[in-house]
Amino acid sequence: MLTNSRLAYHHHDHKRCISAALQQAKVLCDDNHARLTPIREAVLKTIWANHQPLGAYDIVDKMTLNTHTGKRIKAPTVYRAIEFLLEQGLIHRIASLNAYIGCPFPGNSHNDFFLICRSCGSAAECSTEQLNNTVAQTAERTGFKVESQVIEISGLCPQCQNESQNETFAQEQQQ
Amino acid sequence: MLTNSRLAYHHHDHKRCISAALQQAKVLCDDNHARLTPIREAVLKTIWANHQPLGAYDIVDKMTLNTHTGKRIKAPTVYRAIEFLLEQGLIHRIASLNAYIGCPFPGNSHNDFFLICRSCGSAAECSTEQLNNTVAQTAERTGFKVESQVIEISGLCPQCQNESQNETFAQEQQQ
DNA sequence: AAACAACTCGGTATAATATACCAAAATGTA
DNA sequence: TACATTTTGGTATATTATACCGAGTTGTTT
Repeated sequence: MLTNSRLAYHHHDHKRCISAALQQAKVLCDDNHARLTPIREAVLKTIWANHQPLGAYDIVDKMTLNTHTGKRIKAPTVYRAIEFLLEQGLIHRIASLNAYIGCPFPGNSHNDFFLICRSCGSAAECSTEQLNNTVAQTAERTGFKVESQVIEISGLCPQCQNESQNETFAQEQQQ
Repeated sequence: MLTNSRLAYHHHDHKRCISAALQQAKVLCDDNHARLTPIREAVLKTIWANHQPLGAYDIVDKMTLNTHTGKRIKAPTVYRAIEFLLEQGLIHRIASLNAYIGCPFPGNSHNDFFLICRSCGSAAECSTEQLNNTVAQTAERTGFKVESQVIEISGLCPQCQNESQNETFAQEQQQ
């Protein structure tokens, strides 16, 4: 299984995630003769600030703060960058949240799905042959021809399961 | 496999779908001591006008037309009805389309997925143990605890595949 | 280098989807 | 009937996303 779930839900040196993402983005855009302009790179970096899907207007706000000029970056500018990054496969849109998240495996063509923790908000991207095959086979049984898929699973990540168990335990002890 | 794909994509007596949906809704609301008011029923009926997911404001427009009084039904009224119908499991929200579709199997607790045809816009609802198990197992391999899932598959339904093949054939004949 | 085309960006306006809130009406219950 | 709860009508507003235009920038051709 291709996944970044270890990193997504656990404490780690996130600077390395960011620099890896930016490095991959540069290489990939270079290969595609696509221009990773300063704004596009800034949006990508903002999205990669953590492993939680980020709304377009959250990106607007964060980027405005980061300029330190007080100059507001407008929504269309951000949306244009988002569009570019989606086209290049550098980010994904999470439809159930109207939010965007960095792709840890850009370049690899992959049908992916997302495990979104409702507690901490972090999302891991995964891809397995097994799930893709099951989707394809299941659709095929109705004669449907799959072209793209949105699979967004909500629940509790390993970390947050532990925490909620600890809370339950603490509550029981208090009684 | 539990699915309405035969009906969803093929010509059929759709009045029976509508009346069945309304009948089931009445029974289910009665059981739940929930009130299927005229507005809620009208919204449900509007959503069931066909097998294509319908946007909230499309519902507003259609219902306004149906009153024949020219009196505009306001968005909050429709959204309140939608909220109720979602709670009762009578409709589903299609996140990737910001649209709503009638549930053919209300009452059955089921994790479902949707096969949405990009050509005709119709969507079938399906539920299989196999896909649900694969999702659960796959998530479990990362330690993730599944609570809910959004699975929306886009592509071509059997009917539209035939039509596009015919078109291709016709084009080839012309050359 | 100059001319041109293509692409990118800043900015205004607006579309599309969704919710907060309050008061009035309808319904259910004591 | 009196009261509480639920539902609806309506205004306003929040949130997400796009259309459009003109200015600036980059890349390409001459």
